[in-house]
Amino acid sequence: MKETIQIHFPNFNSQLIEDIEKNATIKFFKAGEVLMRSGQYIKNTVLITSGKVKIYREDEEGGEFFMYYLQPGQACAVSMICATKQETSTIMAKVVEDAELIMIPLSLMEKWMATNRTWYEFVIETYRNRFEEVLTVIDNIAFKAMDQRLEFYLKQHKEARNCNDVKLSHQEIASELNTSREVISRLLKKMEQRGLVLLHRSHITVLF
Amino acid sequence: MKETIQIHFPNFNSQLIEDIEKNATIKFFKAGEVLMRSGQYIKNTVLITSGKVKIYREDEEGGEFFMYYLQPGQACAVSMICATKQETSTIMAKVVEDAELIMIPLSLMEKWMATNRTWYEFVIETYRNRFEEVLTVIDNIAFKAMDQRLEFYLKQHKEARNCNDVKLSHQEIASELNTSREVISRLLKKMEQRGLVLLHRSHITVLF
DNA sequence: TACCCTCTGTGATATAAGTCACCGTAACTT
DNA sequence: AAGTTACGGTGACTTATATCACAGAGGGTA
Repeated sequence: MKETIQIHFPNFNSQLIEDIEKNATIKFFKAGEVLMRSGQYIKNTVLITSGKVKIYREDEEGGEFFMYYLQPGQACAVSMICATKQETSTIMAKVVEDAELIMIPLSLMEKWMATNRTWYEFVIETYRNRFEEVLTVIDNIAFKAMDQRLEFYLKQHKEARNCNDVKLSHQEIASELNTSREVISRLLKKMEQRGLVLLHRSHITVLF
Repeated sequence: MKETIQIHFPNFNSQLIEDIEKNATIKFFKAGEVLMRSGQYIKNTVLITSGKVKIYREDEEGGEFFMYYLQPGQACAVSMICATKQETSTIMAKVVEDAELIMIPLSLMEKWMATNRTWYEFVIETYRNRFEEVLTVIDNIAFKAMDQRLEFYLKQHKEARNCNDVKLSHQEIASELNTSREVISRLLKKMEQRGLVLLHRSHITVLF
């Protein structure tokens, strides 16, 4: 476990790694599992050591709006934020690639903020990055039309998975952008005509 | 100055208040002045002791999308976030009611995080609240149509100014929601017919 | 092979929102 | 009082997006 943490969180000092080993628990999730739901109480701060997690905002009618990916070496900012106040989650986190997660009880997360500099810096850095990320999300939905949002979405997925083949159906993409399948199908068709993508069944090759 | 700080930031301990008095500078801004632009370097963390500040996200074509208000007793989260990394601002802050601001050099802001518990808690709390706030913004633009967004917008303004009379022209509202004046005029007309508002020139009475 | 289910394509139509043109009026200026 | 400007109202039109209906193709399974 020590090596895994060192590799993904190289800035953690040895004291912190020791504390994590002693107190945190490891959990494994399969692709497709939901890690956290809106409205659930949060009992742990989550660090990711392998796999991929997608973070969504949900609405009352069950819409699932995609915001960003979490990668190995990162942490769920919302789990830190809510932890501080024993509050319920306002987001939904779904594992999309088998994942190994380190679960840190919130009392310790709080304690380490005061006692361990490397943890403190990691938490602050996490806040910063996620704040910037959600501001980028706002830019996209506030200022851009669906065709540009779709391009951005495909780029995000290509980069997060490190692979030009985005394995998603039009329906899935539509849900994550909160629009309808037909709209996505038509926009993708246009992108194909412009030479930006190749369309296959449940699978898009990104050429940009 | 000591009293002003105590009133608006009751959780700051005396050591912190003393440090602020010694090291921070006070600045006054008139309504309409821009406090911070996208792309500008941030040299201070900003605390508000009087007046109102509005925070916007800007796009390349000069669009100004309204996100939230800052009130006395609050701080600009983005100024804290950027401060940490000597980065440029990604938001625009406009004073809309004559304001008194405490400017804290970023080196001190950083130092106090480690040395003063009451400051640390205030900063974390600020991150938390603003993060929640931008997530609410995302909900609105991702899931709601313009009529609901307009209602929410009017409610925000009513509450922030503590006054049922929102003194804004249709054009100003349209810009802040990134739409056009005609759309706002028509939606407001419908709201008036439903008895939700009274329309005057450059001024709307909110009845809900 | 026959069947089934999911995925995709597409036409027709509906609705929300954006754009253009123009006008009347309130408020301000001098 | 006359001129000027910002503000708001509205009709006509365009465009983007949403919805409905249906058909054909791909891939799995009995």
